[in-house]
Amino acid sequence: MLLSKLVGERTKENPSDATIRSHALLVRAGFIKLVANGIWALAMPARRICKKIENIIREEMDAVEGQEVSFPVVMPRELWEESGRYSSIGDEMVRFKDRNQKDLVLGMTHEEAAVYLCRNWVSSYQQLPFMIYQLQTKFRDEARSRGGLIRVREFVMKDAYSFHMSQEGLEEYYQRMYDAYSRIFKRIGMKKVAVVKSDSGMMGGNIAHEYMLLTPSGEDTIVLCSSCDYKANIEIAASVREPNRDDISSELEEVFTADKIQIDEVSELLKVPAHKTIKAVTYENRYSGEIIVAFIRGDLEINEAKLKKLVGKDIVPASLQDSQDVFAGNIGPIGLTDKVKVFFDTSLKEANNMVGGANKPEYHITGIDVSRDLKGVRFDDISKVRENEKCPVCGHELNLENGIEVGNIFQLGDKYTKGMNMTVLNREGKAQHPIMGCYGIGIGRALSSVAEESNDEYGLIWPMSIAPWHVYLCPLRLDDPLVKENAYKLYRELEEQGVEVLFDDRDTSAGVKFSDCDLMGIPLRVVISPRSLKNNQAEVQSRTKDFNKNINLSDVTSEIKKIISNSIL
RNA sequence: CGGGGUGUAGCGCAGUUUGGUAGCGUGCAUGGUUCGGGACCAUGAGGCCGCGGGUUCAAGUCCCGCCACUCCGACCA
Repeated sequence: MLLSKLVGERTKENPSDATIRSHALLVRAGFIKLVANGIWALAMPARRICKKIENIIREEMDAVEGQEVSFPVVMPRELWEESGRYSSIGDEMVRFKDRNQKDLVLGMTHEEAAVYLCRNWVSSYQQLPFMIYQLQTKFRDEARSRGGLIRVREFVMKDAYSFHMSQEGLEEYYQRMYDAYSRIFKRIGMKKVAVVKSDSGMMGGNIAHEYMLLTPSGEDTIVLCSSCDYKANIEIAASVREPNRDDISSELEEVFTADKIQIDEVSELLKVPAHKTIKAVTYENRYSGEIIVAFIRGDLEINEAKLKKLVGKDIVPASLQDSQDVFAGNIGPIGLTDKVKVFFDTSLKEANNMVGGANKPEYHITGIDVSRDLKGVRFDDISKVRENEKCPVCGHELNLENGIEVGNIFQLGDKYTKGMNMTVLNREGKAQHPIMGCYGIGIGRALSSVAEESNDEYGLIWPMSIAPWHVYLCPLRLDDPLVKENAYKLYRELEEQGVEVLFDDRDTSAGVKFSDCDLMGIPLRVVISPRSLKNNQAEVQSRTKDFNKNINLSDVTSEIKKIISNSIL
């Protein structure tokens, strides 16, 4: 490729709206361009990177007997009504009508399409297990896209669906996918990837894992043990805490606290530490509107994902202005109306000398002994794990890190095969709903995640395996006939030998060429100049600067081929 | 959906307070001098000042409405 013809503007200045490194650099290098909120166009270099990522994924999917298929982007409403998701999914799914007023949707995931494809063609246990996958565009009308390609509305995803006769069969295959995913991210060149247990969300599955690239700009929080290999998304990470009990329990006492309602206000007024207070957090069931009160130690926070799972329904923070049953700011476990649903966090188990709301305005109760004063209470783990708390497995300290979710794998169960009535006959001739697994990787997110992890002050640094080109061929003084002749000769030779070359055929200064090369992150730079030609050599340098060597012109191509094959696993 | 910010040349921005011929840097084109880490000189092309309405002799600037983008939050199979 001749750089002079490459479409894409490289700029010195950062785009003003970029908040993370990968966003700024991909725009500056002319790889991507915003078309609309959360919708991007990719220029040739970014497209080449995507192709390479896609091919690595294809190889690994094919290696676990995946069958590549293609589902449509546009699907009829009926298909999504079969699974029940036409109504359960909100504004994230784009719906529209065609010229005949028929309802259509844009695919944001393809479980329905996968079941549809298979259900009439697969009828016997002998055809299972199998896995089908595709690389295709998804559209999700995200409430808020951000971070360049990290979180977008339109994106290409590899999504795979496996079908099994038994949970055991699924688990066995799930492990193979688990390993395949680990290989994929390694080959793509991601370094700090952690596989964490995750919340299976509202998809109705059991076990799920997320592949997290650990980076400060990640949107998810991951809990990692400093000693053992316990790793979990904070959404499901279990909390382990010491009992919060003093030797002597005081008596219950109602105290006037006026307009003090926040934990820090009450604890300051009554001179008690925050962990000796009981915080009441209120939610409401998104569908029924039922009020939910969650009690937790005052210094801790509610983990809404855990609570949501417990409630079994979507919950939203409650707006209590109209409620006659509870008094916001003075809600406590003693004397609370039974019109609300109540949950207690395990941090309150056996706690004594606690301060809580009195369930009437301007009063709190002190001296609450949970085991003495509250009978028949069930405790659930609904709190958010904090830094330095104890690992639920080995008891050592936990660390929190941020991560970008670059892939996930999911044991789905029979939700879709049951809902859409897909059956196969088992060995006994009985109809059975197959058990499914699903597995996803976002291509653009993978690209930008690598960019986020791998860059320096000069620009991007692509791993050889997904670099848009292997070599940046950089002649200096193209007006020198000798340079020109040798540069073009080497360019042809490299391309003939299958080396991917970006040839900087522009008549500009060395500085411009070097900085464009660095900005675009091409792994190898080959300089041909009057100086190097004095010894009949070219200068070969890696983007990371850890390789820098003058090589005889006749050996350059073979040396470069060696470097490339050594750096691609 | 709530709160903030911004829309002026391809890109980055000033000009808006106080209405009076559309600016700067960079990039682009042409010519010349340079030439190993973003060179210099000269000349030049490039604008629906986000859109619509209003006030005014006169609007990038003032008023009203809308739209887009963006950041923070809510949301996220």
